Amino acid sequence: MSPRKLEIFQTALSLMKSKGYANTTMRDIASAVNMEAASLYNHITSKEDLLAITCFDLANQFEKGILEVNDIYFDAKEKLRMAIEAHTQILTANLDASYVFLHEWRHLSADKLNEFKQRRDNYENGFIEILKLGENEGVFNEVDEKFVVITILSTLNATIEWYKPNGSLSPKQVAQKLSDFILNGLLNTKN
Amino acid sequence: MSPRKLEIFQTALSLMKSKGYANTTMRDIASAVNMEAASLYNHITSKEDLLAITCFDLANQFEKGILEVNDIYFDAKEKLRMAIEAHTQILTANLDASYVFLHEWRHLSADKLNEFKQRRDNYENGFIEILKLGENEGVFNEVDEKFVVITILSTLNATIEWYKPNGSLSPKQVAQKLSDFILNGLLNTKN
DNA sequence: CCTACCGATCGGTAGG
DNA sequence: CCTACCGATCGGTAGG
Repeated sequence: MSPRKLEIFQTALSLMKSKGYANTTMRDIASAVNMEAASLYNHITSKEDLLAITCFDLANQFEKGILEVNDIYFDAKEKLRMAIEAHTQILTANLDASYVFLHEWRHLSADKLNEFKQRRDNYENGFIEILKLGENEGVFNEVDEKFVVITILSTLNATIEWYKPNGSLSPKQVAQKLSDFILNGLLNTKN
Repeated sequence: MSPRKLEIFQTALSLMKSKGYANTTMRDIASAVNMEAASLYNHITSKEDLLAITCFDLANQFEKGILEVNDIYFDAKEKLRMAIEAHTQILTANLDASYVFLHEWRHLSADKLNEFKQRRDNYENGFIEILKLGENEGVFNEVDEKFVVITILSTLNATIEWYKPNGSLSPKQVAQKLSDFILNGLLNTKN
């Protein structure tokens, strides 16, 4: 991707994060990178492409993450911690893109929307495997896995609402906090 | 609100849930209620009004809930459980409206957007009070309250992604599951 | 990378 | 509640 194309993507994602996909016009993006709207089409093929490339690039990263985790680790608790860490690393390294990915995917055209939903389901199934393994090991509570996986992912994804890349917490530390909360809950068990 | 106006609101919210606010046109709404777009304006004043009324009606309900809970209960753990239950009751009783409230509030005009954000912050502060009380009592872990309140609310709000109003779980049972998960986490502590 | 422009569609109004 | 319509704006193309 050329520097100019990268600039267009980053600018577009930043605008879409604050105004939404539908309210971000090609003219908005163009003026933010100091060109005319028509000129954008020398770098990208359509507005939807900005969204689709962003969504599927992140989907690739998330899928790669869960596959590696399920390959490398064997213990359910460790698997879950590492899956949470992989997810958190991707989110925090791509804050604007993640925001668009999580909030604007509905604007994909029908074909791409179907593919997107299917790949999201696959990703959730990767977590469900870990939960089932942990239940079999007696390490996790018996739960409705679908409920818990949505709960866990919602918790992880909320990171983009409060995470400051220049703050005091590294992505790894964020992942640690998230894992601790998900595994142990809010109650103080030392009393 | 007249029956016809109610029908327009419910239809509009259902459309906005599946297509988003920006992609739902007045013509879409009109044809779904078998009238012309121009006729809608005999019942509502603008498209944004549909959004604004929905958002602020729910905001009122949420605020009323947390105020009552903080009034009636004294024990932090019970307060948290009851705040979770109030939140869950409102979500499950207004699934389409909640979806629009949670995903489309960004499309409010500047003035209303500011008011909305401020009231959301107030609501979060209601939960933060409970968390601080619980920490002082030694019942809750010492946490970063801002992190935890966003995590908790994300967990609660995810309910609208999987809850089926005609399924086997009552809103109260859902609230129980959510509270258990948030308080105790995923780990099986009986082993 | 720009000028010039198009067809489509939008939220909303006038007038009945 | 409808017909008729408007001004604005949109994503995108032609041609250079």
